[in-house]
This record gives sequence, structure tokens and C-alpha cells, in this order.
Amino acid sequence: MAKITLKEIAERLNLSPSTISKALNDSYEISEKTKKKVKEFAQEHNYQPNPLAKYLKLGKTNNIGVLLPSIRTPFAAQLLQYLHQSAIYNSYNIILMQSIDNEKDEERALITLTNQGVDGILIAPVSETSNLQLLSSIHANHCPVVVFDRIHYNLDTHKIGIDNMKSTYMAAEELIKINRKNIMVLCGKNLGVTQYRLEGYQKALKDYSIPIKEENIIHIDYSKSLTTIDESLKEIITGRMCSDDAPNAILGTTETLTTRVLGVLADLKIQVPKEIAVIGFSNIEFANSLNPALSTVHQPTEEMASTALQLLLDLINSKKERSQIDFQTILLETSIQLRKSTALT
Amino acid sequence: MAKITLKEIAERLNLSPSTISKALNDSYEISEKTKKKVKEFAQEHNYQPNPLAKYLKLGKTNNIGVLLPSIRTPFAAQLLQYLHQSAIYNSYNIILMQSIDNEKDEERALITLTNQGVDGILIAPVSETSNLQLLSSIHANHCPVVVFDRIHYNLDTHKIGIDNMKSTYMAAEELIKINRKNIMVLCGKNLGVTQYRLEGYQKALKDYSIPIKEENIIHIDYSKSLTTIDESLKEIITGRMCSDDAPNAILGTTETLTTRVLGVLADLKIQVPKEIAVIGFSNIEFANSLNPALSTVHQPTEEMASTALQLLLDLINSKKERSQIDFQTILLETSIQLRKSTALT
DNA sequence: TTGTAAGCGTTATCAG
DNA sequence: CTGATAACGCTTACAA
Repeated sequence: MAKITLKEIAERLNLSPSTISKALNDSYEISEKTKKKVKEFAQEHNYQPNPLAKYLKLGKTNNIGVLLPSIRTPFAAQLLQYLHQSAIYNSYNIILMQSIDNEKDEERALITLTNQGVDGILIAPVSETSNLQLLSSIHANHCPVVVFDRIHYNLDTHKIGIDNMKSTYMAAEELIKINRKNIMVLCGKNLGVTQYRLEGYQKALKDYSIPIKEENIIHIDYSKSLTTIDESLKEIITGRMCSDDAPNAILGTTETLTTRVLGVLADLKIQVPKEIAVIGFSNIEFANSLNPALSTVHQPTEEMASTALQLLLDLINSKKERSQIDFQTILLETSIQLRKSTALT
Repeated sequence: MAKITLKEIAERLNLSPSTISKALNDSYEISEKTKKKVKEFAQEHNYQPNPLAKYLKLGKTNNIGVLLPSIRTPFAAQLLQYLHQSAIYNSYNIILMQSIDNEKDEERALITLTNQGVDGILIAPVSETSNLQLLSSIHANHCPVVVFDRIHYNLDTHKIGIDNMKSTYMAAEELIKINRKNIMVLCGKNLGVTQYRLEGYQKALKDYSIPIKEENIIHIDYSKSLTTIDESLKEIITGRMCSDDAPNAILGTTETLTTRVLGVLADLKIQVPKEIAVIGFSNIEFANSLNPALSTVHQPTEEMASTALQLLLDLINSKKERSQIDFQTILLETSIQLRKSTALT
């Protein structure tokens, strides 16, 4: 790959490889004069140190693995962008993997990452129990792991995410405030966060003495295609809207569901927010371009990304035994951004 | 990082390292019996070969660098997802970089990638001339480079993207068909593709004998924040709509501009498509959730990604001298998806 | 069929 | 201040 090696420079300058190495690394043992000569020569000949050799010697790669369920949602893309920024800032590179919300792919990705050699792994696990054993063993033997976003996961390490229950509670509260109390909640099937987000919804209803109806709790299979999701939504909504107690609000617990339901409602000619108000999780940057502008529960992606990375770097650089560290779980605050989809006036 | 090494296995089994290596690599020189013994032992002790050592020896990393302007647009996220799929399928990993549409960051990313060691680079360059020299030298001395998406770039290598002129021509034609001939075109400033997309617009108007008005050609500075983009759009649109010859259609030449303008129009209470029809480049998956459902020029991201990757792998694996290869430029077909934002009934 | 030895390109230790 | 030597963990001629 690179053209000229350290050894060759040494030969050409009649110096030893170790001198060259030290000179290029600005060692105090080398005279300014030699340093200058070596550096100039290296520059001229466009010397690029072979990273593999260096890292082999040093025992680290400066790569960190990032494993996301999908890189295709706006939330993921944002997160990834900020992770990348923080990584570069700290002289680390990101090797990207996606699990497509599927344990098998998650396992494959983890194995690839460890085979490839990364100094640490940042993961949003598929489900609460997915690949727990593998991940534990990686964390114990291979490289540190930090869990983010999907933090309900039984691995003893740093975790960073949001308070899922509280966030949904707040969102439900907004609907209740505008007197929309017959709230349909859209959940992803088998997602680690679903349960907690659902609990927030249930608690809010309970606190405001609103009866919880099973028919209002919808689980959508997430592993299917977007068209399938749309179709399921359409069928369910059509059914519910024709029933005696048609809901007058929708709370989406995931970005995909929240955003896509708007398209389905438009298609069904159901007016938002007049007939049905909508609020839900989403970090979409086009919220204002949606039909109508969408009220969202917004996650602090930048903070989540930079903190997650920092936690991972701390573990990578820590001299302590992994068992000596007391791991923390950080919950970041979400914010509610109200827009037209919940504006009744 | 890994726990047990090849050498240690050798000691424990009273065999030589080379035997172990060959056994694990299924060499024909090794007896089935030994192979079995070695493999079982390796499995039990959870042996992970050190990738760095291996790649140092073999002279390749199995990593390819992907350098995108941004990873935050739906188009980029899709592309990245498909690139990742293809890469994994071919046993390559992706190291991700973004240039934030900025030459300096692009240069930094390229240097990092080469320092890090990648077997090839896939790049969508910032502009037509950005880092041309650096990239040429990388392509010549370091590892093969394939240009994608932003293919108007003077590097002699494989390129894959779309026919920008034709695509905009088609989009403009759709507007003309519905008799919306006073078309405002939104362009990004300093983007490599802008010129060609603009030419398509101009050619369409010319072919249909529609006068081209300079006031209808808008250039938006892309390097600014999203809010700044929105503000610029708002100001310009307000101005144009109050003028004597208010446009009755908008053609967006980039995903960000096309999608965001919908939010701005909604904000200004300008009705789409009644007052102004909108069409433009975008691969957004929520097109139906937009206000209104957006007519788009859709790029075949999956094909672009898998072909780009294939072209790069071909170069990586090619025995030929770089100068012996005749490089090709592949133009993929785009498709127009008509939705409500251009539906006049 | 197995083992020996050299080498990939660096860096670290220690001696000169 | 500079250099010799060993080592990181693996692969691969070549030798046995």
C-alpha cells in the first residue's frame, strides 16, 4: 500500500530504523538536526507509516465499532453523524455495522467487529436479551462495550439513553391536556424499549384516571418492509376509526411508526389534528415539512453520541480491571416539540 | 485484545505455529486428524486470530473507506445502508467518513483513511475540483478510488452516478405537462452536480420555447445550518411570490432543498400544488407523509451502491497496472414518482 | 505430514 | 545522541 518504508528511509539516509522511528515520533533522544533531515526526507518521499505494523506493535487499532439496528432512520443518521464527529475529534475511526433489528445479523456483526479488531464497541442491541452471552464475553475478554439508546439490556457496563417511560408519559400528557383522551399507542414488536415506553403511556392514563383499552395498544411487526408496515397501519386504523369508540389521538413510540402514520392518515383522508391528533418519537429534521407539521418527542442525539463515545474511550483508556469499575447508566432528558399535529384551534 | 494466540495453541498442543496456522486455514498439507484436534482446541479456547498480524502479513486490511458529503440526508443513509450490505456480503468492512461538503474536512478524511489503511476508497467529492491532486496521488500510489454520486470530477477512474441533466430535464417536463411553466429552480451553491442539473432545466425550457428568467434560478448556500437554509428560502420565496410574475412551480435539485421548501411553503401558507407545484430530487422514504405527498426524482440507491462497490472490488483485485485499465462511467436511470405535489385536478 | 525460519513494518529496550 | 536487537502474531517457502 504505502510506497516507502521506514527501513528504506534508514538505508537511504545511512541511519538505523530505530533512529528514523524516533525522529519521526519527535523523541527527545534525537538531535534537532537529524530530526529535520529525516522529516524532510520523509515528506519528500511521501512516507506513510504502515498503520497495521504500528497497531500490531502497539496492540490497538484506533477503530471503534458502532452497531446500530438500522442506519436508515433520521434518528440513526443523526446519531451516527455526531458519533463520527466525536470519534474523529478523538482520533478514532468508526467501523459501521447494522443489525437490521435481527439477532442473527447482530451476532454476525459482532463477530466481524472482533475479528476485524476494534478497540471498543458501541451498541444499540436488538432486544433485551439478544446475544447477551456473546457480548458479555467480548466485554470481558476482548474490548470494552458501551450500550446506548436501547439501554434495557442486562450487560454490566456503561449505558446511555433516555428515560423512556418519562418521555412517553410526557407525550401522553400533552394529548390529555388538549382533551384527547382516547389515545391509540403504536409500538414496535419485540423492541427492547417498547415495554418501557408503553408503561409511560399506561401510567399517564392511570394518573389521569383514563381507562386503558387493550384495543388501543397496537403492536406492529418491525422486521417487515416499510410497505408492510404501512399496510398494517392502514388496516388497523381503518378498523379502529370505524368502531364505536374511535380514538382521537395517536402516540407513536418509534420514529418510523410516528412518521409513517401521517402518510397513512393522509391516504385515508383522516384529518390531523382535527379528527385525530398525533405526537410521537422522532428526530426527523423535516418535521415542518410533514403533513401536518409533527409534534415530536425529541432525543438529544448530539449529547447522547458524544457522551457514549466518551464513556467508551474512558473504558478503553482505563487501567483498571473491568470488575473494579462501577458502571453508570445515564439518562438524558428528552424534549417535547409541539407543532401543528397536536394544535387544536 | 484477543486472548490466546496461535503460538500458545502450538505450545499447548506440542505442534509448531505453522502447523496450527495451516490447520486453521484448512490447508491440504495437514491431516484431517490434526486439523480436527487443532480446530476443536481453538474453538474451546475461543481463539480469535489477530487481524492486524494477519493483514500486516497479507498486505491488506479488508476495510474500504467511504467518504460522503454528509450522512444525514435520507439519500445518503440509504446509500450507506446498501453499501454496507454489499461490503459485508463481500467480507469487507466500511470505515465511514464525511466531508460536510467542505474541502478541508474532505482532505482530512482522506488522509485519515490512508493513514488508517484501507484497501480502497469510495468517494462522493465535495466539488468538481476538490482535493484532486491528493486523490490522484492516492489512486496512483496507495489504493484504488471509485467516484460515485458526484461524478463530475476529473479523476481517471470508474465513476457511477446518474444522468443529472436528463433527470432534471424530465422533472421540468412533468411541470410543463401540467402547464406550470413559470418554474423556480432551487440549486445548491458550489455543488459539483448543480451545473448539470441546472442545464437540464434550461434545456427543457428551451425545448418547450419557454423563456428562461434569471430570477427563477436560485442558489442557496449549503454549508450553512438548516435554519439558515429555511430562512433563505423563506425570504426568496416571499419575494418572488409578491412579484409580478410569481412562479407557479418549484423544481428542487437537491434532496434537502426539495424537502425543506415544503415546510417553508406551509409556513407561508402557500398552497401546494394549487398555488405552486413542487417536484425535485429526493429519496425520502416518508414522501407520503409530507405536506403534501411529494413528487420526486428518485435515484436507484441500491444499484448505485452495489455497483460502486463492485467496481471498487474489481480494482482492488485487479492484477493489471492502473494505467492498463479502461475506466468507465456508468449512468443509472432515475425515475419520476408523481404524487400530490404536482397533481392538479 | 509436520517443522524451521524468515519476514511483514513498526516500536521499545537497552547498550554503546 | 544513535544503533542493535527483539518483539508484536501471523503466513509461507522450504526443509525434514
